[in-house]
Amino acid sequence: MLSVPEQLEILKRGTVTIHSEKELAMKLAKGKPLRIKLGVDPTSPDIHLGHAVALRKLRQFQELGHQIVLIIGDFTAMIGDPSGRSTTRPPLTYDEVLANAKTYTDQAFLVLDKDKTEVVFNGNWFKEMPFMEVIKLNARVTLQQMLQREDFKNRVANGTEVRLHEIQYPIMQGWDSVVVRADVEIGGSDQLFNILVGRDLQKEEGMEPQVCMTLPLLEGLDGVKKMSKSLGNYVGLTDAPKEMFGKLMSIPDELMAKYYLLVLGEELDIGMHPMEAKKQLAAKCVAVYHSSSAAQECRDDWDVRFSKRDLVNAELPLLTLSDRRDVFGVVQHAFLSVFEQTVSGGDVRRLIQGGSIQLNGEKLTDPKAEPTWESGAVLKLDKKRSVRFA
RNA sequence: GGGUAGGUGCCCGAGUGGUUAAAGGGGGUAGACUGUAAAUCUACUGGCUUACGCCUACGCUGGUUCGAACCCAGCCCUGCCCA
Repeated sequence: MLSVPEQLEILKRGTVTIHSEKELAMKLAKGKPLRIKLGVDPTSPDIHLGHAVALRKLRQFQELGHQIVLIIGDFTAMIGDPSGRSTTRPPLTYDEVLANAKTYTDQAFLVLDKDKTEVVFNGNWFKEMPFMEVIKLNARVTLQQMLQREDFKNRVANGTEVRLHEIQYPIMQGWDSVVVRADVEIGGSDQLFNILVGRDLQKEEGMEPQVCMTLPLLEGLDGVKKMSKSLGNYVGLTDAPKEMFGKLMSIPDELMAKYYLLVLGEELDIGMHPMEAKKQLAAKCVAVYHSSSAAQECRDDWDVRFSKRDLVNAELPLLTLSDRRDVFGVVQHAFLSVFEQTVSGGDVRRLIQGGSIQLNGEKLTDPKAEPTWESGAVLKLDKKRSVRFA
């Protein structure tokens, strides 16, 4: 095991707050593996790069010999974490939650070492909790404390509803810490309040309070909002290599340094041309979650397809014609058969009239036209998708 | 429980009997430009096999009317004030 200062040096990297560093040092100084908690609510089936920020931090703890406790919030997921939200989360059914939990843990192990991770479901202790216990827990937190939270405060100010079940969430998350006897809890910076509640509850149970460690939130592809599935601005850990690469190429330049730091744990070389830096970012990320050969393939494909705009030599999905020979019909069929996407007639017409649909680089603007669709010809559908005729 | 203001398209928000598929903004998509970045300009943005046509839509259900997002009744929901 590394010395305390050495461990601290690694663990502090990229954090927003540690409350407190002194406590962390003291815990590390005991020389025993610490229990590091991360709670995740399986509200969607996929983990994205935003989640991976915390997972990477856990991985560091793991490599330093500490014990990871991954709490699957099967119970809390049904309440919905109100952190940072301006509206109540839509509820999930228990079956959805369980299905998500499965894919969630599978994906988490792309980053974490499975053998050194303890996975627990918080439904284990919440499902059967007597109401009296619930009340006792509630008695430990005041309304005023809850209302000091930015998200609740904003909602109250805006006249948006805050439902009572939402204010139970921090208490539940805090109780998780008591149950698993966490020494450290990790979370995004929006988790600060929740994690601190855990400290309070632990103290009242006569335990040494957990250290609160928060990490920056990763903005999504739009560059503004927190990466999230529901906003559709995420890069999934299991996204296909080319999709992952493409998504990363679309992030705003301003975000690159942050992505380098949080996704790769590296410093961005500010002397590098932004586009080259972004290609490297995308390639490295693909290499981490897929393979370096896949990364190289993505890069080559990218250069052919977008940098040289050479769709003819690019590797494209093949399209087999249906009965329809007119532009409208072929395009709609292409979306459906190749990308499994149903596009409305209005959308198709808009793409055609907007000049997005191109055959070998020639815009096809008449939906009724019936050009000759030669084998090998390239049909561009939208900015990102093209097909080749079989 | 009482009073009061509201519930409009993905979101915000105008509209208070016909010219309303519903102003404006945001967001989104596409084109020009380009680095699938940013900025800028332009177009589109409910659905229908492509439609001066039809269907669906302004919390829900009924009603008045030639005609309703808009008027009436009942119901549901939310904010605020009072209890």
